[in-house]
Amino acid sequence: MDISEVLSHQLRFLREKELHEEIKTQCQVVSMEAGSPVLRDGAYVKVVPILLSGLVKVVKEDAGKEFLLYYIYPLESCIISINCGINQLKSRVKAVAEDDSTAILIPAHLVGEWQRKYHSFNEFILNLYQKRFDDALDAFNALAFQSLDERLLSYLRVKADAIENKVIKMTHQELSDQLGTTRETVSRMLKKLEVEDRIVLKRGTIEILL
Amino acid sequence: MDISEVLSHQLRFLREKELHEEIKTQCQVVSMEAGSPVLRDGAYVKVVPILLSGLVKVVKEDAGKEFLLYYIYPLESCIISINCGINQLKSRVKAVAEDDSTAILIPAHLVGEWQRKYHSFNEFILNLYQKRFDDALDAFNALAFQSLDERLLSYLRVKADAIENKVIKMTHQELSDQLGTTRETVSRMLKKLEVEDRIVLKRGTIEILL
DNA sequence: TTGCGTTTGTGATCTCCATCACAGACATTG
DNA sequence: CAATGTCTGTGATGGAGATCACAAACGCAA
Repeated sequence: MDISEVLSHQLRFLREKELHEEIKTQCQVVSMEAGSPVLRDGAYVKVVPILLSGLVKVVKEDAGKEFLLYYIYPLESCIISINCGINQLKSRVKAVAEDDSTAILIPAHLVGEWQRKYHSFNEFILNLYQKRFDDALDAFNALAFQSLDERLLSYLRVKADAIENKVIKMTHQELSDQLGTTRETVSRMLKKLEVEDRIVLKRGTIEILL
Repeated sequence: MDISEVLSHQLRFLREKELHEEIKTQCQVVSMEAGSPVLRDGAYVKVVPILLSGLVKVVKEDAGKEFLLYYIYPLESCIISINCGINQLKSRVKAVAEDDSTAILIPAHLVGEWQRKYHSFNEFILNLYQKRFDDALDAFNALAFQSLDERLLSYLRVKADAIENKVIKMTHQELSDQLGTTRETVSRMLKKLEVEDRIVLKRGTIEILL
């Protein structure tokens, strides 16, 4: 993918010409295969990736269990997973490409500088922090106040949104992993949702009705 | 409390002289009584408070239940609760002064500007975001991976830290509120901790034995 | 000291979900 | 189509906490 292209289309909200120049000389575009970790080497590679295409999920994991925190859509970044990678060993956050994806990598040491120099970039970064924080709080909320069947349903909705398809290709096992629960429980709850005519189950897929 | 004093002591990490001038002319120092909400009128008053003295707790609340997210110590801010107040109605975050506290109020529209103009201010804001995010993730972690008795104990530790006193004056009811659980459960667990010689219980107080 | 409100202790029961243990259903490959 | 591996369905059981229902302990005020 060509950086100039990208700058004049997806990233045109970064308005300053000088910033465009800097990006062209300092950043690179990378592609990631579905399933690969977004930061191959989290703790050491200090870059802030901005997703250009594809889909990345960010999960919290510990003791083998994991919980979906949020999805990163194109033109967003996982600023946060960097903090986490760097600051603390415990309570890690993991970012994984869900589809084949491309991203532009900004060397982390330039972020502060560009924030000072370029208004639009500063806005961008602040918005990201806000958005990510909001998402994380929503995830917290779900855990704190929702029952598992509510969480399951809203996971399916969010997922369908993310892939823009009402038919979700996932096994019950994969679902339960994302929700930090067990396969049996997911099976039982999906069955219940099917009986209520809210979803249709086939081997390996779940279709959301409505 | 005198702003010049504050600037040359607590806030001396904000290095730029011009910034000091701006702060003196644009910001005000306010005091809050223990128990009062930090943003009296969250959605409308657009200020970023930096805590100068005292202690503020930030909790997530919904359906009557609430969960402690983190404490704000002096020289930190609750940037976040502002987002939340402004952006979304659901999944609200509440900030309440735990002790009598003082804070300096920065008009929100100046934050972006100052970040661009003043290096030290930019760093300050970025650090805050990082720290708050980390704290929120820790809270998520606790909910996701820890059992209630672990959470209870670590709540007591964090609280003792916050008030710098091993003797915590709280009823079981208040404790259960902060943890999003019930009084009876807290009572039972505290009893267990007492039997294990980890705490001493008196009416209205809990003393942590290291 | 008596009385009354607040705080704490504790059993019984209930709900949600995890865990264990299989059995059937489906898909793929030889 | 037979065989094998991967999914899915479902009962039985168990544990963590919530909920209900009191009783006891404490502390203040008259």
